[in-house]
Amino acid sequence: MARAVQKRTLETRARLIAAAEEIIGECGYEALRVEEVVLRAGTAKGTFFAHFRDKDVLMDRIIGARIDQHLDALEEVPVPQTPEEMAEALMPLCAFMTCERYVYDLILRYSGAASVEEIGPIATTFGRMVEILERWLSVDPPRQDIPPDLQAEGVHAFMLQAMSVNFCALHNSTSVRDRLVPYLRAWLCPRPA
Amino acid sequence: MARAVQKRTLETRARLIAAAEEIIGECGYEALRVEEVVLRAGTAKGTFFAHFRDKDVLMDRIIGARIDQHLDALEEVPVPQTPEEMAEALMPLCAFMTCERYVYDLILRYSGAASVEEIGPIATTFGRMVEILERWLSVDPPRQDIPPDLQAEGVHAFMLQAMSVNFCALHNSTSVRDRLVPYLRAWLCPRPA
DNA sequence: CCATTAATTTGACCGTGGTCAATTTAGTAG
DNA sequence: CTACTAAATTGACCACGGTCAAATTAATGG
Repeated sequence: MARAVQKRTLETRARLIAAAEEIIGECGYEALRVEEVVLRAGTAKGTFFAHFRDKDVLMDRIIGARIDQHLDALEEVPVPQTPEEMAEALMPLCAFMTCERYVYDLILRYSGAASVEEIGPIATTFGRMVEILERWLSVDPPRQDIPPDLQAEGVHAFMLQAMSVNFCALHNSTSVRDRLVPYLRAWLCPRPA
Repeated sequence: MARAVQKRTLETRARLIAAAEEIIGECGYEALRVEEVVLRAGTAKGTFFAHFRDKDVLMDRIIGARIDQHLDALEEVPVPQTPEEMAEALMPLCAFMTCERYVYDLILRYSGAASVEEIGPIATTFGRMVEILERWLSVDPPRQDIPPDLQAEGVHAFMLQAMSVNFCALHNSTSVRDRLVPYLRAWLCPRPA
């Protein structure tokens, strides 16, 4: 019969995660080495891969948790009424997501669920983020011609666009906020002839 | 004094690229191994890295060339008049970009210029693509309230959104085209109350 | 308490991208 | 033709993520 999860297992996993967070705090995400994690956690290398399919799965988990904290904060904030306010509210999250090139690339790679059975932490946060946006856009919908969920998906798309351009040396003179606001205005408040 | 580029150099580089294309044709992009490339090209491993800073630079070059071919085709096509026609025209390019998860991730990673001095092939094609979109949208601008270049950037953003979702197991039942059309309609033909 | 079995851990080993000092080859000057 | 120099090539070597058969540890039944 299936045996319960051992306390030892949870302790080992916690030590691995703690070691990883420590390294990230000291040297950043990109610099994290599995060898260094197991060294600090006092385990063998194989143990790491017994707990996490690969290095990226650990990163998915750690980064996903951070994004979730930002989303918790977003749910406390008053519902933004203008594109400017919306961009402003999203800034802390954008700042985290773009804190490192490595982090942003990993987020993009994991933002979609790889398979139905396996929806990772980051993919989950993206679903949650769109839900929050949809809730914002349902209170007093800026556009009547399209449903709030489509409006939310558009905001999502433009957020990514604004962040992506941030890493482009040709266009990184303006901030993410200053690029996002015109997008949101054009998307949420169109004034067609 | 600076000596001219040797013919030998160009031949070696051509052999490396030919070998790479051959492997890609047989096994796909993801399966490409540098060891296999140099084996087929008949050079040492170090030679590969004397010609390309890393494996990704070679991929950037090969994939960038393919994208450019698709853009050449786009310039021959009649200017699309509706979101449906635009989505339709963009489909071959989207299909190539999403032919492999590996390819799409690499494109995203290289779509912005890493530095002003070094604008890679893929980054160049992205600039070119937005130019083409802008030209399309300048002929008979669907929206009068925002400039054609902003309209083009939006199309770009929604293209990426539609392609990204394609890799998400939760939402890949519909085709890229069927996801792109509603985005483009909402972006280019808003009907606010 | 012991035997049995499942879960966990281990570390030697592998695949693959990437480095670099040493060697070979091609061009240049006298 | 020869000596000299810059460019190109080489392959042994390294870094690091990831594998797996064997060993160890913890739970279970008698």
